[in-house]
Amino acid sequence: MNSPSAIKAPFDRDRQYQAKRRAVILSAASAFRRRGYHNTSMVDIAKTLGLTKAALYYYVKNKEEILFESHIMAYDSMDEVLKRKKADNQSGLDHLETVFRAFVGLLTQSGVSLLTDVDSLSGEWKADVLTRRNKIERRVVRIVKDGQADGSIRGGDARLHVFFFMGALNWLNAWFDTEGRLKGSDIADHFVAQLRDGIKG
Amino acid sequence: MNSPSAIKAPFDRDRQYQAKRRAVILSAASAFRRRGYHNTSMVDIAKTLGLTKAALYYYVKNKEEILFESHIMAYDSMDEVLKRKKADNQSGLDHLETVFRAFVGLLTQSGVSLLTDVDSLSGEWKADVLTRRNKIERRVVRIVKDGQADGSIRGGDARLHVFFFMGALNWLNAWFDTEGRLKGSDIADHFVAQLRDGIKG
DNA sequence: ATAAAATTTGAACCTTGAGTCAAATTTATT
DNA sequence: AATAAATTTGACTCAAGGTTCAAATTTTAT
Repeated sequence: MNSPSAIKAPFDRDRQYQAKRRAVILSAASAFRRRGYHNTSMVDIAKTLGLTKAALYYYVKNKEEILFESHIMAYDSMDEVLKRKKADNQSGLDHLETVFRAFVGLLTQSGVSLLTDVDSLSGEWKADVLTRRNKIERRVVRIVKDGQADGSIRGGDARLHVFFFMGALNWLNAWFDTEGRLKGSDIADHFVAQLRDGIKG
Repeated sequence: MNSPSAIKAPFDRDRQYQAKRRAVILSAASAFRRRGYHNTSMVDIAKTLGLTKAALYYYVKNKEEILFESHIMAYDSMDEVLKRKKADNQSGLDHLETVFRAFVGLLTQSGVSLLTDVDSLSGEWKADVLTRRNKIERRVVRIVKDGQADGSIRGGDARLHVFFFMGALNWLNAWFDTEGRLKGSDIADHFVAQLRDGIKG
């Protein structure tokens, strides 16, 4: 082989490795969401990937790291949504609708799992995850406050507004996919309507 | 001692036993809610009651039974709320407000814990808990449908309406008590307003 | 004060599941 | 084809925590 592929080869190998590592985490995250972290063993995770338990340790340090990365992946997706710049003409309420719809889409269509078992993480890891979560929460609260400032969202404690519909989101994460007959987009439409009417100015 | 207290004595003793058993479950439920079922050991539960691990087994068969009873207690409280008969003049929306406010009260003032870790229960127990939960959900859906029939609640999939605000309730259960500065009654007012506006006809 | 019943304990046992590691296997390179 | 590197495995260790139980302690009844 000549230079190009010789150079590409190690790069590809690393890509393979990262892709597999990602698959491990995504698969595990899905299991964690459905059955819970402690009800999912390393053997379970390995088996669904056609591997053996020991092989997992080639990709991750330990089980806790899988849980940590699961959280981080979800928050990365949400950050992705949040950093899209809103159109100047968009009201706070409209902006919030856009964001919330995207969040619902992540959970119902993109296979993102919002995990709750943050207490199974220790020290550093737990702190990191909570920091990420708080950052996201604060950004959403900011959107609500902007909406209150421009009159599109009614007054009151912005954090309580947020807690209310973020609760709906977390709960959706828990029951969705058990409900085969509900399409993700229908849920999004419904939830967005309920969100808007619940807080509009 | 004469007859009355001689007769009462064993009754009282049984009451003591039941009271202690209840304390075990309530205390454990609170810990489960905050830290999670698997992050709470029998030693933890015992210690907060000033007992030793082994003593717990005088009151419960095993740890799983504690989790089961925790669930049941919460659902009993909710059933209690649901079986209060609504005034004839009350619209479906008003009835729903009453029920939802009471639910919020249970979580914020009555120490009731809504647990999510149903997958840690096995077979029979798991089935029972899911049945109870479904029954409650169906009753709430019924209230919403009544509200849709009398025009106080707008149309659309009643179950989605319910999932939305029940999500808020479950989430509230997760973060409340971490927020010392928010009073339960304030939260109830806020949530009720957001609930009403989100679905009113 | 004594006996019986109720309650609690210390010290084990036992199961589950996470993590390790040297060896085997597969894949890539020359 | 031979070698090296990457990947996977089987068999093992180990700790955590749930459970058991005979004995100790406390409470109640006579």
